[in-house]
Amino acid sequence: MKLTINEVAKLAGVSKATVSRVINESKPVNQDKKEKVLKAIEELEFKPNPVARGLVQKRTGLIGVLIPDITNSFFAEIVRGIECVVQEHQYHIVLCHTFHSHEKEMEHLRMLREKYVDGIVFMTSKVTEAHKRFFSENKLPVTFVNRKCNDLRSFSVDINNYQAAKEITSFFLKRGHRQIAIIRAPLTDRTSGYERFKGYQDAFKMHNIPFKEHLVLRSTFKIESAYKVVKRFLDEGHRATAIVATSDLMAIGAIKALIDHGLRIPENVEVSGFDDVPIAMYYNPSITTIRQPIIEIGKTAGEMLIAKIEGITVTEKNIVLPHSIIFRKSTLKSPVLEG
Amino acid sequence: MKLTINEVAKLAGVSKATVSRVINESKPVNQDKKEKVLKAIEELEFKPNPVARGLVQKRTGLIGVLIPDITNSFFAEIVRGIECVVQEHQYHIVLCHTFHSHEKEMEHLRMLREKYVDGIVFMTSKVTEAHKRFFSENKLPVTFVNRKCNDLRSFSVDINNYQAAKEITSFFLKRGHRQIAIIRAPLTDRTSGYERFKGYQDAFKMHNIPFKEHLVLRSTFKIESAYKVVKRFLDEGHRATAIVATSDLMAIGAIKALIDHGLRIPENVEVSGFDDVPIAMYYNPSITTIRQPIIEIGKTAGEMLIAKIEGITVTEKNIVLPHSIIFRKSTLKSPVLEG
DNA sequence: GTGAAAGCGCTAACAG
DNA sequence: CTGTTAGCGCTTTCAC
Repeated sequence: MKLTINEVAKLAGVSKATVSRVINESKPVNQDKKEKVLKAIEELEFKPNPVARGLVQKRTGLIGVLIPDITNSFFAEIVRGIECVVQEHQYHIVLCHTFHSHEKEMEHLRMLREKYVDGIVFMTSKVTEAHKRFFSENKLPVTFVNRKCNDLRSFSVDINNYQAAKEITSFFLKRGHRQIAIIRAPLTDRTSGYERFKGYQDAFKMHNIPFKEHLVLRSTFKIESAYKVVKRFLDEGHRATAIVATSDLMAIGAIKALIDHGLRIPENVEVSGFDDVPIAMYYNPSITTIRQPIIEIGKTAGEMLIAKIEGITVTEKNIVLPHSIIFRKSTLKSPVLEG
Repeated sequence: MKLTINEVAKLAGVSKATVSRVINESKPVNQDKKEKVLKAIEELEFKPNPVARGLVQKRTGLIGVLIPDITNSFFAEIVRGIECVVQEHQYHIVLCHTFHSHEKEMEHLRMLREKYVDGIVFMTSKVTEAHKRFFSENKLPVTFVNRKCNDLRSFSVDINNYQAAKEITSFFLKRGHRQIAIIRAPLTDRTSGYERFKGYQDAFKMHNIPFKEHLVLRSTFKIESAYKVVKRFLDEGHRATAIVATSDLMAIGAIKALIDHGLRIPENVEVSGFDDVPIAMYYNPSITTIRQPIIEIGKTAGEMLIAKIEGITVTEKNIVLPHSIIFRKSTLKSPVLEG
């Protein structure tokens, strides 16, 4: 069980320093000795102990990933994207649930630092002062996903949420809709909440149409939350001819509530989602949505972080990936009359 | 930055061994020295370096979790359950994607051992000889989820998949259905594939009804796979009056294909799922399914593993949690005529 | 180029 | 009870 660098050194007839040099390619080593070492390593199936190595090098091959909730398929896809690239580079992911709690975030951040992770991918609804302080006190590389941070040393990858929301809202406005409701997340969520809502508002402004406060439905990112809020909206006698949901899960909750209320999608109400998680395509009806390149976002975040960790200079620190509208059956293609 | 146990020892005026004893409560220490140490620790905000500690103690506070794919909401829920309990015990999860590949599984297993994780939660489609060998060679605690392993030292948590599949199939048979198709996973997947299929078959046997080979649809766990296989089934002119899908995602793919083919659910075809992932309730139509206590499964797995790691004796090594059938709108409640 | 030796920060065995 | 002394397995000066 105790297979160490010493055994390799003994078998190869060299010192352990030489073995270390061969393994790390840190210094030139004589060709024949090198071969002997390599052969010994192979024969013994030797793998250096990363904990020991971590102790001296101050690195662990671990990357902390902080997400609100893995059961939200958006985050799951992101994590998968990250995992794909870190696997290639021999890193491992340490997964931390924050459940949208800033306290939990800080707690995890501290624990991760103590566990000497090499870097962090951070998905939070809002970058707070406490976060900034943390990352400036600890020179731990960090990439924010879906969140910008005006910190010079951190990276981010995102899409233009504002623009996307504006586009989908305009799509409805142009086709004559006037009663366009929005299901939005808390505005404390900078991108998915605030920016998407702002895009919705500005689309109205652009078209010189006043938007109505009662058409703003407040929800969380959970299906059931959107379901409830739409149900209440309908129960109270309100109507909309189109609904802009700011996530696909919200769209699902909305559609379900609409259907339960006897309405037909898209004939009576058109609904759009956001993110294009896999289920959007397979829901009934399939959901028109803003496609984000989710896996790509995860991959990019992972790549940037690893580049930073390994000391490769990254030119683009804040990457904005392209989005697009995917038209499916939850909206009509033909223009409708004014609602 | 170099805040070590030595600084604490110096400030407290004791040896570092004493500091270590206080931190770990490993040996009795004089009350006043103890207090001095505690005060010094607080003052310096000292946190022991887990890497150094890991090197000597051969433990890291890390738990490896191997899953096929986090974007499958079933696995995501499990991971969340695990995370909930390990967080309480100050452990962290190292997440590994295996993508159903046995090679990747072995690769991760080896890397995790080298990273000195304290234990592993393993979700694999099949426990192979290589796995057994691995876990017998390395006395690494392991809990299998949804998979039994006749190894005396490993744990498992699961439901009775065979029984559940038999029940749902009987439900259809009793109500007069005869053309009951099944969408099944590869039989190499012991529980979700083989056992659920066996339950389906045995329900037919129990009712003395021969089952038809052409009604067995082979799929993977992905929505699109089930969609395709059902589409082909229909395109080839086959018909079924009920479909037993062996996962909710398969049920979704099936329903979607059925609807695209102009069929109505449940009027023309009844469909049941398996697992009761959150979307099952919010799909349109909502899906009748076998409920597994998914989060509970994850939590139990985490608890058993931690108990094992911390040397608490676990009496029940193979836990089977209860399941139940949840009736929703993808099936009819009233009996139908023979199909 | 290569080996001996000194740590990385911590725990544990051993005396006292 | 407590301090001293070895290491854990590896990397990295520092001489040779």
